[in-house]
Amino acid sequence: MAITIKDIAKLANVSPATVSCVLNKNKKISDKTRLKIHKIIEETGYTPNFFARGLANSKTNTIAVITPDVPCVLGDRYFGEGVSGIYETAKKNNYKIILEQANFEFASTKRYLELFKEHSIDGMLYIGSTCNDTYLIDFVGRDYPFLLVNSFFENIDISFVCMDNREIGYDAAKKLHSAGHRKIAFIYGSMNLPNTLDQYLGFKKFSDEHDLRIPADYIKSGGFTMQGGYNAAMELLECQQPPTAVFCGNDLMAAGSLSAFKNSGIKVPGNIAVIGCDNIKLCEYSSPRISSYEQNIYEIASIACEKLIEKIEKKVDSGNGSVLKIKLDSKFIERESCGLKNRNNKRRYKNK
Amino acid sequence: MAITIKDIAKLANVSPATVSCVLNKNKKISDKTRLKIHKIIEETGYTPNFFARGLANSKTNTIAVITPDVPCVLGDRYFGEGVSGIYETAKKNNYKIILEQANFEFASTKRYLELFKEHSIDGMLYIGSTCNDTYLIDFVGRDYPFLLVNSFFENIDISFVCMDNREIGYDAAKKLHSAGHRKIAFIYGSMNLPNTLDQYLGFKKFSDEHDLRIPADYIKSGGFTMQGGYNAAMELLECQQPPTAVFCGNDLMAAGSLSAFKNSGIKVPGNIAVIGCDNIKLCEYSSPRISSYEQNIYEIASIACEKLIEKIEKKVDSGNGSVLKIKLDSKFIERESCGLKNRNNKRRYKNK
DNA sequence: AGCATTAAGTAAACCGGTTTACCATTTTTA
DNA sequence: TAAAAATGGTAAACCGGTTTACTTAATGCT
Repeated sequence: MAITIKDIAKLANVSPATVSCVLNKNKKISDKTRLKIHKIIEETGYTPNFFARGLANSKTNTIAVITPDVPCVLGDRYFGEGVSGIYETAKKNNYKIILEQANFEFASTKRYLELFKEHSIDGMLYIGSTCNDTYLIDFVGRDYPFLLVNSFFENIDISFVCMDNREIGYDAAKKLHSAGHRKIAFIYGSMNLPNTLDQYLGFKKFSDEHDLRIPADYIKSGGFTMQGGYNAAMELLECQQPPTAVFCGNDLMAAGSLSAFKNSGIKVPGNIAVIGCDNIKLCEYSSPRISSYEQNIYEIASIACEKLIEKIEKKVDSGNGSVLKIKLDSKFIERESCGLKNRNNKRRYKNK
Repeated sequence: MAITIKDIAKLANVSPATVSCVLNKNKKISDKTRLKIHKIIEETGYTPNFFARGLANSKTNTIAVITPDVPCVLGDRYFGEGVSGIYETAKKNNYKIILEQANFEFASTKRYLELFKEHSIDGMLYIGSTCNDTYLIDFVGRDYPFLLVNSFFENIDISFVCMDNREIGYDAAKKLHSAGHRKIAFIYGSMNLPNTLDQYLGFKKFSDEHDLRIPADYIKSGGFTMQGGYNAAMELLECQQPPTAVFCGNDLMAAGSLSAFKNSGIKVPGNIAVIGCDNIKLCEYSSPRISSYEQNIYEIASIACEKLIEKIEKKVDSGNGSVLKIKLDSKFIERESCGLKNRNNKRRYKNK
């Protein structure tokens, strides 16, 4: 049987209370007794029982990290880096993390609430939520420490830390417009994601403001994959009036469109300008190198984790207005693919 | 205050014991009472306290996953996929996982033992251990369920599930030898890793058996990186008698050596044959495509997790001889880089 | 009918800590 | 020197479940 606090107490000729006080540095215990107890703990290799402690304390120092239910989710760079950002920030602040998949059972049994109710966690972070995950509305009104990582809900009051993708969409259109482009296409990832939707809304806002009248067939789905980007780009080339610029919702699709254009003998940025998003390593290696918006999920996740811990520890006011909505600005990394640098744009106006 | 089992008992006019029996499907409770209790639980949203349960049960259903202490560890494909393999297998078997970094504190405070002693976990998996982590010798003799994932110790009796890298090293040399090569080099990752060492030992075993007399400067360090592979390959070319074939400890180094050879005007596989290891996606995309040995860390980790759970649940005998040493065979994926397919190897014998 | 089972439920001990309220000394203060 | 305060320590309640041994009532068997 494992060794308990009572055993230590007996060996030291003191009460369990005294041992507990020594362990938790709580109270005035004489150096003599303290050292004696420490020595005995050392010798016996005693470690306080995790559950007994948790039961008595009701603080868990544990954060649940919810990930989407896809195979090998951490093998995906995005989630791997995101979870690492949380993991490492949590550790720094003396928190553990446990992982949970947001699978059907998770939603249907309301496991996300149970985890709080059973007191096994102090807080929860959700990375990779989609527009469909409306069951999360259950969190509204309850003041469980909960935060979305790089996602959000438009009409539901749930805290989040997220890149400002509307701004990105707006800025991409603006940059291309100011380079002389008037026919600008958008290859998006998945309208199921609030961030994609946001990119679209920003993109649309700019084009509406400047009366660009983007035709419907300039808006293509690319499914976040290289192949999807390739296909979408091919379709764009078959429009009656092909675009002279395209903004892609992520860099993989941008890379895919690049090969589509290359295969079709179309020069980038000469004939078509391309801007991607995420600023992954590939942007540096591709030819031409891809201009992109930085989205460092590791950092976003770190910030989210910090904010969550602030919430848990009530450093932030936890009144009714404690819903935290943080949108982070992205940085534009300019490279060749968008042709902003050398503006010999005459050719572009040909098919105007 | 949170709602407890006593509240439920009171509301249902039964004892807490009865509620507990219903919850755990333990005993004969009449349908009538059972349904009544279920209804009340439903209405009140009661969830049993995690710590109280843990304290009473002493089963945690939690596995600790230890990762190296490097920044953004899960952003690394290897660890991301590995942890996912564990995570998903654990989930299937109704286990949680918690993450722990193997940092200085972890080793110096013997946290790896504490976690067991404090009963917060049932088992532990360590992914990414190196030859330096000899403190793990503490596990020898204790029968804590502990397993190394794709690593091992040569002289310490610790359970592991690992790719058989000695076999890989041996087989790579053999394949290149049987294609006619006699001057075979080895670019290794890091001799700090048992797997690298194993590759080397296998490689050496074959070359010794066949009296190849590999000179010392055919064995180069590449640090697992593309750049490292590039540099090592460049150095190989400057040997008095450059090799006609090279086995690389991973595919990144193989890719690096490929560019080194291309830049030096040396044809692969025409002038030099190359074999990599890990069979990452890049192997398919590079030119020439890289022959490689499959190392699916997701699967290795899954198997390790299953074995660990068997250990925990004593499905495996846990006598004194319960140390589990599993070496998995790898599959060779043949592509162009090693030139086995078309054996017009005459040129190679020129500088013999 | 009479005895043996079985069914349904419970009291109380237990898991292993933390914490509060209190006691007995010793030291300080006025 | 008496009263007040500080020091060092402890008994016992408590956290919220699970489980064992036991009671009582109902049912089965011959």
